[in-house]
Amino acid sequence: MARTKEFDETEVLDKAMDLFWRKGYNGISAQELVDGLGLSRSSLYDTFVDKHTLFTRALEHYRAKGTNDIVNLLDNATSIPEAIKEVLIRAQKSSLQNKDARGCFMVNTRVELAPHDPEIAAIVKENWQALEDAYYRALKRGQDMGQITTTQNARALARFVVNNSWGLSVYGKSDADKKVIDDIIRVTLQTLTP
Amino acid sequence: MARTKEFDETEVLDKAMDLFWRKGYNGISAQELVDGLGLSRSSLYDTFVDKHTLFTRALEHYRAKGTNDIVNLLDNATSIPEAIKEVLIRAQKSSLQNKDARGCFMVNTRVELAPHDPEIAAIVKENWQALEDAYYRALKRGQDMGQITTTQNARALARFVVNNSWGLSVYGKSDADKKVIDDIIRVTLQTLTP
DNA sequence: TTAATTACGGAACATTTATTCCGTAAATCT
DNA sequence: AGATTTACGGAATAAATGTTCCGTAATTAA
Repeated sequence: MARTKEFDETEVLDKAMDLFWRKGYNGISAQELVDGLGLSRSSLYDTFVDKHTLFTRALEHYRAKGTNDIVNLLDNATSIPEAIKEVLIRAQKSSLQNKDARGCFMVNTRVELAPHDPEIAAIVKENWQALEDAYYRALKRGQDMGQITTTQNARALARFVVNNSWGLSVYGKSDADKKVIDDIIRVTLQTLTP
Repeated sequence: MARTKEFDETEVLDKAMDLFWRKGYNGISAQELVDGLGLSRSSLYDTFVDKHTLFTRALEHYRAKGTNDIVNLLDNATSIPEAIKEVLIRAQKSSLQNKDARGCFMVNTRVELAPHDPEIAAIVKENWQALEDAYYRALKRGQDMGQITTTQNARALARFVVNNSWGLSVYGKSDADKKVIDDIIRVTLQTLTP
C-alpha cells in the first residue's frame, strides 16, 4: 500500500542513543543527528516526530537494552560480590579503552535534563529504581548465602552500591585512571563482604 | 578617567554561577543570562568577553568559594568521621530543601562539558584532585588518631569518599529522598570507621 | 495498470542563538 | 570646564537552530 522505509528503526535508535549519550541532548544539533543517523531530515521527523521524542525513544532503548542486561546478570548470579564487581567494572571499560568518555546515559541525562523535564525525570527514576531493586534482590540473596555483610540491611546496601556506580559514571566522563577506579571498586566491595 | 561600572563583578559572578549551575552551559541562553544577571548585553560582553569565558569565570568562582570551604573544614576537623559526614550532608541540603536540584556545579560540568572541552576539563580535574587530597589528609590524620580504619590505605579511602560524594550529587539532581541519602551516608561512614 | 499511500531528498522557513555596533551617558584627569 | 575614556541601552547582525513543505519515487492493493 505504500513505500517501505529504507532504514531499520532499531538501528537508527542504536545510533541515536550513541549520539545523545556522547554529546547530550542540548549538545547535539538536528543537523548532526541527520548526518550521524544517515537518514533524511524528513524521514527523521516523519518517524520520530521531533528531537525530544527521538531522545525519549533513545533513552527507552537504552533502558530496554543496557539496564536489563545488568538486572539479568544480578538476578542470575551465584557469587554476588563477583557479579557486582563485574557490573561496576563493565561500566568503566568503554571509558578506559576508547577514551570516548560516555559514562552512563541515564546519569548524564539525570544531570542534564531531569531537573527541568518531568517526562525524562520519570524514565530516569524508573530506571534507577529497577536497578536499586535488582541490587537489593542480589544483596538479599547474598546475605542469605553468607556472602554479604548483615551489619546493614540489604536496601541500604543496594542504595550504597547504586551511589557508587553513579560516582563511577561521573568519574568515567573525564580522565579515567584505572588505579583510581580499582581503589573505588575494592573499597566498595570490601564494604559489602562480611 | 572613565565612567564607573554600575555592577559589582563578584555579585555578577555569583549570579552567573547560580544560573549555569542550575541549567548548565548549553541549557541557558545569552538572553537568559542578560535577564538573570541584570546588566546590559554590551556590559556583559565588555566585561566577560563571551559566554564561554563567563562560564569559565563562574566555574573558577565556584572553585574558590565552595571547594575551599570544604577543604578548610576537613583540614581543621578534630573528628574526621563527623567532618566527612558534615560535608556529605551539606551538599544535599539545597537539594532537599529548595528542590532546586542543582547538585554540584563541578559534577554537572564534568558530565556536560569536560569530555569535549579540555580547558574546562582541566579546571574540573584540578578541583577534583584538590578535594581528593583534602580527604586524603583528613583520613590519614584520622587513621593516626584511630578514628579511621586502616584496612585500606588513606588514598583509596579518599577516592572512595569522593566517589560517594559524586554519586550523591547525581542523586541530588532529581527526586531527592532523605531516607535514601541517609542510607548512603551511613554505609559510607561505616566503611571508614574501624 | 492504475490508484492510493507512504518514503525520500532537499530547499525553505521562522525563530533563536551568540555577538557586535552605535549613539549617548557618566566619570575622571588636567 | 573641557577632554578623554569607559559604561550603558538597545537596535542590528549573521549564523545556527529545530521544523515544515513540496515534488518525486517507490511500494502495494485493486
